[in-house]
Amino acid sequence: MPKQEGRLEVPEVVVERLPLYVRALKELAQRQVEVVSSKELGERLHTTPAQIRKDLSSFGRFGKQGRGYSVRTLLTALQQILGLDREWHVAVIGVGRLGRAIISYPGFAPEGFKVVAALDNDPRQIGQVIGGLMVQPIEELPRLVKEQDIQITIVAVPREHAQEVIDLAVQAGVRAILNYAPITPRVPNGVRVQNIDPVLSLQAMTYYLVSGERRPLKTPSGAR
Amino acid sequence: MPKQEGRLEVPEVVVERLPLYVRALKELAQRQVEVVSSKELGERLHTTPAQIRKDLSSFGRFGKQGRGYSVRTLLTALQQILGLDREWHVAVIGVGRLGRAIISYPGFAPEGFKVVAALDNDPRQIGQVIGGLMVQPIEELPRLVKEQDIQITIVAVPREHAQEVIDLAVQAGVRAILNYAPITPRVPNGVRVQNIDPVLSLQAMTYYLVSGERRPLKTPSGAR
DNA sequence: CACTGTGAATTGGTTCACAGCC
DNA sequence: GGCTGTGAACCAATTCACAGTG
Repeated sequence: MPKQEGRLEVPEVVVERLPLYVRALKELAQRQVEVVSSKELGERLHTTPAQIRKDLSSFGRFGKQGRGYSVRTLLTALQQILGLDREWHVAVIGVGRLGRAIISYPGFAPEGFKVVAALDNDPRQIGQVIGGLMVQPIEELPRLVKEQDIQITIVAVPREHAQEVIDLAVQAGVRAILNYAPITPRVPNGVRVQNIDPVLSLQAMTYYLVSGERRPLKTPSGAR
Repeated sequence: MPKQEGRLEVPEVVVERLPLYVRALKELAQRQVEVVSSKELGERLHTTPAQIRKDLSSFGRFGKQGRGYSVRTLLTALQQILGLDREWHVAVIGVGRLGRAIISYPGFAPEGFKVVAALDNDPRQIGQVIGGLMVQPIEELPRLVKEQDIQITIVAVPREHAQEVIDLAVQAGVRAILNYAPITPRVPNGVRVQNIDPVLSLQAMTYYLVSGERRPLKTPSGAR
């Protein structure tokens, strides 16, 4: 049985590593470094040179033999591949402490992620201004998505409301969701979800803490 | 060459899934569900029954043929395996907006993660009380780790300071670090790191958004 | 009879090793 | 000479399929 249709299916693990490369390359660019080898990049990211070369080879031939990769060229290429050469409009749903921290986080804008809307369902929050945005009722989501050209939603509501909020976002046409609520959301095909749950991360580490009590462990750096 | 020493090396991917099972089981337990099959659990978590059975089989035989798994029994077993049957003491370093949101996050305590210390290097922050904790200067970390029996550190400082703060934590004897700063930290063997960087998560999703413009995609739910 | 637990089969991902090139 | 790009070899993870069992 053939794979699904003719396109160069790049494995998801590879796609998830590309942003890491971008981050490292940006740092190098800022330090005026012009060329980097897969070996050097690998050392920075605690991965192997072969892995990096393999990953990149799924998208093209960016390097120069005997020399390495031009930082600028590779960076530009990866940004284009990842769609980072444009601005993305983001809505944040839920303006509790976490939502507020997200809205005010200065790390999004320089990467092209612009928070253009803040929503909540709590009447006491609605109308407040956070990070220059007036908090809107959740019912406004479909309109905002359309008018503000929102492609990404960040969900920072309590667990009980997360699935319904995600359903609404999907309904409104959003196809990428960054979910901070501790659930495994159900979404239709074609919608991407990334979940961030610090409790899960902690719980995976405690496994090694307790088993490390028995014997020492090596140090695989929990991805990313 | 043998693997490293005689123990039942459980792959890291498996360990990272266990907390997901715990989360789902807790929810079932709360709803008074007594028995669950790998099929049902798989549906909740968007994974296959075989995967769940395989994962669990690395740790023991928890199920009953023809019936499934006792929710309570399996939950207890997994909690013990992950070391969740005790209380873990956590220090939060960095009390900016994110650090404050973390300290006040009500999701940690019920899972046995108790934030017992808050630290910062900004003199204006030191002495303030956040979530019942007085903010201490970073220099106090070694003392606090010892006196408060801290095993885990959450790093929520700006990028520029993250590596040094992590070095200090390691120096102080911490062997598990949850890092929110956008860096790939360098840590010695035996120290676990989990990184949380929403920008990386967003960047992985935009890849699919732009490639999806060309043709529709299936929906693998970005892990967890 | 409906499920688990698990070897075997398969699929997927990583690493090796080297030809080719700058 | 030093590095990339890439098939081939290897290793890891997932899925299959079925024997075993409450």
